[in-house]
Amino acid sequence: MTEMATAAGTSSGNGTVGSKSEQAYQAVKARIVEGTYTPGYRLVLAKIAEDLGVSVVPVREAIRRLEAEGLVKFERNIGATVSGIDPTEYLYTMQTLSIVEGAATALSAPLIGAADIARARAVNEEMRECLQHFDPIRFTRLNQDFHSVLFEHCPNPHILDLVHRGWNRLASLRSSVFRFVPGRAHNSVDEHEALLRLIETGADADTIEKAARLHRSATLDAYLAQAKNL
Amino acid sequence: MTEMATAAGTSSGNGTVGSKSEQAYQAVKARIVEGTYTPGYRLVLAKIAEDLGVSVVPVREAIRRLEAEGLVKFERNIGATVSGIDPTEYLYTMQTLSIVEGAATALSAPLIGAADIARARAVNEEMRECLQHFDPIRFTRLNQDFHSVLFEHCPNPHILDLVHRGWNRLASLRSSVFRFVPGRAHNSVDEHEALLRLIETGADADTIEKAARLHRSATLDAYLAQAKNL
DNA sequence: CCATAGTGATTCGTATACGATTTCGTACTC
DNA sequence: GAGTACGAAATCGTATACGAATCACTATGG
Repeated sequence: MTEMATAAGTSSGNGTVGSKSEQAYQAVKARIVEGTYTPGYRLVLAKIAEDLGVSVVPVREAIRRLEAEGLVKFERNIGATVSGIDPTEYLYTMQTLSIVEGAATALSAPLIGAADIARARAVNEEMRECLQHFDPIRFTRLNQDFHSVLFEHCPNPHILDLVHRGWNRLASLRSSVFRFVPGRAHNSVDEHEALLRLIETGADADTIEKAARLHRSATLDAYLAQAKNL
Repeated sequence: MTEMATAAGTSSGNGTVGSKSEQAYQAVKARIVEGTYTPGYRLVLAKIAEDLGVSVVPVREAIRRLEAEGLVKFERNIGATVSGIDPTEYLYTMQTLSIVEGAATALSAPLIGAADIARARAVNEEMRECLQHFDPIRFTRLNQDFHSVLFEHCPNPHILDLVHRGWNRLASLRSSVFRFVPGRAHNSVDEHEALLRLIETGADADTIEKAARLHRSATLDAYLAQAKNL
């Protein structure tokens, strides 16, 4: 369950490795999301090509795709870098995600069964325990698992894809906000439970959407309040 | 004003033509949006390369970017085609756009000045006149102009980019729904005026967002109702 | 001592070339 | 006559090669 379906809309999801271009895409994307390539990292085409045992052409294509997804910044005759998240970018990404994820969750809600709720609740309990000997990385990962359960049923693949992209952007800063705003984690767990209750009781879509959106906005606000004091 | 800033996030907006890859991207995208390449059209790399006087490598990159934007479908060893809009895709795209555009409009609203309102209202009046000797293409274009005024001030570039992408997808079917659901056009104009009133009077963000979203959903619903009778 | 021009190294951008895969037509067999 | 196997043409996928742009460093002149 930890693995989030990477289902990036266009990628060939089948078992075969696929073209070199596809391999390069997956490989570089993985390294970015998992944190091997940190924000600002200079992506030298020739080097990546060598590492993967391919030529530069497929790598260029892969980079272009990642660029279109916003994971990479590509400047003419300069090169590609992992698009870092300066605070402004973080704000934009979180705001966008709040909207898109809110919608996805609301659309998903009617399709969420009792089993899903149970899974989500279990994850949330793990998070609650995790609050003691606080481990931001683990907490962030659980957080993603939790929300995945809520929005993965979204019947609109476009919206789902946007949500995934948002999470991917955020994945760059592994331990996320929770490292910086520990107080937020506690509220977060409570809001999760409230969200589950809403879904369980079949609250109307608008209510759920607002709750989901606010949940994320609150995280953003907490970050901003914290950032102000630096 | 007819020209919508194509500002596709990553494209180099400067005056210079840019790299061949960029040229190819712009050229193919333009042909798709303007309707030269209709949905389902087979994009043969070699042919496009020849047309543009470049080799296939830059064209491949361009196609890859368009793929990530959803304008093109690219299958391994098969080739690229302009991603048509089967009714399901249309539904997904419209739903996504309703959410994203609603948010963009709401975020934009506080930044919309009297001059903008006046411009939008003028466009809407043109649309109203256009209702007599109905010209779907012209109407659709005006419709885009109108909404552009409303959401272009959106301070979050990510959301704005998503809105642009949505409109681009839709642009494939030039004359849009209005050709199929003529009755809808009339309501649309009225809703536009209502939307302007809300913005003028400084209605709260939530109200504006809902109105904008509903305005689009209504168009979608009209289409669906119509489609059922075929 | 600072500013600037020159030079070399690095890396990107694109063309060309060739192997791999799919598609479609044709002929052959049952 | 229908179905299948074979082969040619079209198209994609990737490697290699070379020209072009950028950057860092040094040397020279003020």
